[in-house]
Amino acid sequence: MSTPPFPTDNRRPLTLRDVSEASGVSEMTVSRVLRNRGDVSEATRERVLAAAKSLGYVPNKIAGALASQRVNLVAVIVPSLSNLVFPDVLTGISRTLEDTGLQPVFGVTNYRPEREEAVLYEMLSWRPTGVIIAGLEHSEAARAMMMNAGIPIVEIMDVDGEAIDSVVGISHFRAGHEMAKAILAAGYRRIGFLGTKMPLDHRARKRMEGFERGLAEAGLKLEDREFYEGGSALAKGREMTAAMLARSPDLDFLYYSNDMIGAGGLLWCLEQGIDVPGRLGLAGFNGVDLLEGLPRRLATMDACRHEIGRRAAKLVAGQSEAGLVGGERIELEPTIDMGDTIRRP
Amino acid sequence: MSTPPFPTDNRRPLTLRDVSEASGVSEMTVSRVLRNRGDVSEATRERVLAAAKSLGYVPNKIAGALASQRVNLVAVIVPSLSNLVFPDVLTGISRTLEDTGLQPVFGVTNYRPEREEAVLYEMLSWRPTGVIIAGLEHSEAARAMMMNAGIPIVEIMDVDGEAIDSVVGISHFRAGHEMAKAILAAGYRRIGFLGTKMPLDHRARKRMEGFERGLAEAGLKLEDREFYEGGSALAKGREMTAAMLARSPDLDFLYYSNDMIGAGGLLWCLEQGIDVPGRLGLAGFNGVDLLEGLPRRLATMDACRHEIGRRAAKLVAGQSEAGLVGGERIELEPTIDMGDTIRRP
DNA sequence: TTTCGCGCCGTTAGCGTTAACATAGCGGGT
DNA sequence: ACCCGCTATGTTAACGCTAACGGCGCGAAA
Repeated sequence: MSTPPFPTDNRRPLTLRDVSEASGVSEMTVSRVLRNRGDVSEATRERVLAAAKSLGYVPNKIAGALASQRVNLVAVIVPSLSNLVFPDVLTGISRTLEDTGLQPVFGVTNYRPEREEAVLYEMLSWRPTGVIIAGLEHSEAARAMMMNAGIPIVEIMDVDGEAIDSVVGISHFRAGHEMAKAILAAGYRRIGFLGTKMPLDHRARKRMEGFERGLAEAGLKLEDREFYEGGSALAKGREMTAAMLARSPDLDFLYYSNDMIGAGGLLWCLEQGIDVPGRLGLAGFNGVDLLEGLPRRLATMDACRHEIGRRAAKLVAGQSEAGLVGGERIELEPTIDMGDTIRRP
Repeated sequence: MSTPPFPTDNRRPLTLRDVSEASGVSEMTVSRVLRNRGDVSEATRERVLAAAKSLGYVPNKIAGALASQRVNLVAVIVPSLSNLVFPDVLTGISRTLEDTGLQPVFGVTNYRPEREEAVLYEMLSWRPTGVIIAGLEHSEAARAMMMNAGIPIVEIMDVDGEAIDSVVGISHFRAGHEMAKAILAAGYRRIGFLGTKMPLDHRARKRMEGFERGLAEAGLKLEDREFYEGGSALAKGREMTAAMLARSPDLDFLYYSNDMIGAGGLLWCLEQGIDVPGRLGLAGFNGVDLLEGLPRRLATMDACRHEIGRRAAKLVAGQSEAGLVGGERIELEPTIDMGDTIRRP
């Protein structure tokens, strides 16, 4: 018995006609049965379903979508899957869409605008019901495509900027700003920043800007800063922390642009026997629950990842079903979690 | 200026006809230009492109796919995005497909067979070029659908079982088995297992079976075992480790079904001042590089996540382009990493 | 009886694109 | 002048499905 090239016999693909012939009714009736639409008697319904099942018929949505001008896909475009944040958002979207009949389709841009443009073009060419896309910064062409698409567009994660249609997210500027205020309120004064070397990660940039603004309002500025790229975040957090403290030993606080490098820093500090949060305070960003279980809880700020996914999905679903209006702006409030690495009053 | 319901003027969607009228050539010629297919003079090509751009025309792939019977989508179906493993696989797939003209479409099943069936049905109804799906265990209906689809099917992650078409993965049974041998070779004898309470995570189950087989071959069996569900893996690792060692204080090795709970266990042991790996050895599974940077490197086994993604994507791309045969079986060799938590000879 | 309504099902005409074939124009070899 | 062959473009007919409408038969109302 030799293996065939594909796990199929090479008869031509099944169509409605096959099912219709097998069950002795018209194609239209089969179509009605399979979509639960229109009146069909119980008897024929069963006959059709039996025929479809026994043939192994799978409807062709390409033809269906073309004929009905309706597509149940929602394009979801994110910069990365390794960021830890985005899988959570996607999960939220996925779950929420599950019972709406809508189907998310994910695309990844690797933080590259050209790539974003290409992915968007590709996805729009499937005429989705809506678009959920991370960030407010897009190429001119990408913005134009979205404006012209005539479908709900939801930009997520970030609200600092001008939206195309709807937005769901948090203000990263404010997140940084609030964290600065909290840190200053706790009495820290000589502060270092550790982040990623990603000019195109606008949200990280805005957090830092908000943070610096917060310091500036107290007449302070960052004493030191360090950026990394690539590699394991936890390990990089260690290295950068070691390097920075070697260079600027009198810092009393380190603000990390994400929890993973923060956790690396925390582990390193604990090993060095540094008094955290007494002599040195630490804070990260994201509230990744993955990290619950560290020896000490890192101060952080919840980025409302699931909630963002859910709300964005609901917006798209609502607009497509009920014909709601769009142009909505939902700013979520990230809650600060002081953890064990900022000293309490 | 009031906000319109959608970010578009409400003219009807653009078609080839609009571009053809704007540029004064036939729809067919426009189609040729936009697809770079067939001979078109440089002059008209430019004219058409200009018209398309100025109108903001985005081709309708639904119609295109129906007419050409070709779809550039690859369905990718995984059980979860929070598992840490799958985002890596997806990244590998995504990257590899980037320069093939193929586009991955992701679906998530939450480890539920009914859900897998539904997602698969939905995806097949878009007539993708190929399917990449995690695992070898599927419902009868799902198997039947894939057998009948007439397209390359690549089952990934796992090779222990009967494949529908092609497989790319590792033997989780062997992974568990090898780890058992390595542990025994290092002289450990009283061994506990800590895992997840997921009867439907077949790969975790197979690792455990392989592991127990390895012990059995040395006349040993698991002294204790503990399972968890939900919550932060790191925290659960701590809790379970504490509980198990309280219950079975004379264990000399703990095998964790994944690195995250292993890391939690490791942190707990270090805090307790337990001599690792002298008095107690630890090992996990996955080789998540996220965890590089822990105080001590947890022994683990690389699951070849990126490589699996890449190879699977290449298989699909190869079969669709070059008409290769399929039915391929690629078993990758997970490498064991002894880390710092298994004592060396 | 006629008429109307309604449940059930069929017929027709696209949806927007591309495959396949047809055609027009043009230069060159004979 | 003729035909050949090539390039550049147009025409026609699907692709597989669904919207819209039409029609038949039957029971109830007039």
